[in-house]
Amino acid sequence: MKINFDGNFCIISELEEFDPRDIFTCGQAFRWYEEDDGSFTFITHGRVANAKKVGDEILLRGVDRTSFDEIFYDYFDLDRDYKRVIEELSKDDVMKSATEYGKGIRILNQEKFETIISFIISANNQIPRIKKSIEKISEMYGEFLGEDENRKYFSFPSAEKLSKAKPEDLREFARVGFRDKRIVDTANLINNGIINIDEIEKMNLEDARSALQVLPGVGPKVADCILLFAFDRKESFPVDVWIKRVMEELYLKEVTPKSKIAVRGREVFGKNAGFANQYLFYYGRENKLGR
DNA sequence: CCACAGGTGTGTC
DNA sequence: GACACACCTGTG
Repeated sequence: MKINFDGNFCIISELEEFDPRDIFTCGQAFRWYEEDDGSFTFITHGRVANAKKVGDEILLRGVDRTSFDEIFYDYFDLDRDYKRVIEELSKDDVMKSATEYGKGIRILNQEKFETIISFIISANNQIPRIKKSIEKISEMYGEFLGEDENRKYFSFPSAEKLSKAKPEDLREFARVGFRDKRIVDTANLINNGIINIDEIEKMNLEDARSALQVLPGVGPKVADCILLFAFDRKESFPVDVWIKRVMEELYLKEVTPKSKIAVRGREVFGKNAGFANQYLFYYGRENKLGR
């Protein structure tokens, strides 16, 4: 991997395992827009940036040397050797196909509170609608970050700010449905310090899972997503309907309860379970496996 | 009008 | 613990 800077641009080259489309559309993140030129504009850490794949290079606009070092290097998980992850996972034909299909995926290291609320919204919901709800919540309660010819940008609100939101406003304007109260109650529990994110970060995987599930709207699947996408627990294995279908069809060969699949996923893929999960989810959903 | 998509909370055994 | 069933909204 080579990194070059040109003012407000960062150019990454000699890195095969980085495709903005795979990274943003694989289901892990919601604060992004696909532009007409095929690039992806995204918001994180109070910043707006744009990622575009041009030939073998990745162009990051809105990323200078300082913000790259402080934010984006970690956000894009650039310290990790995904070639090696893929090698370690490619022990069978299923994973060979899945990693080949999603070879540009990287698991982002996202902001914790935003990820918690985002995945509470994701429950029994679909990506376009989740994106819209989060966008509206940011517009209503976040900070204005700037605008371009396409749209205005807002940061995701703090727990303090969101704890003061009214459930009926979230329902009426952000279209979150029955998740309205869960969102405000969770923001309150975190804002009050009743649930301490820094404490959860220090726990082992099982304790962290249980601690997160104290939050209303956080069950086993959402807890695993939060751990995988914001707490750097790359060994966690969220089981949604797609993972259930793919695992049943390709690995287990029989109908299996979600709770058992979560355990089996971690047994089969070990420390790489989270990566396997993302490759399988993306591969399975895009190809409608098991449907 | 209806069917379908998708995790959690609640209640029952 | 394992299982029903309700819960919102958008799309086709």
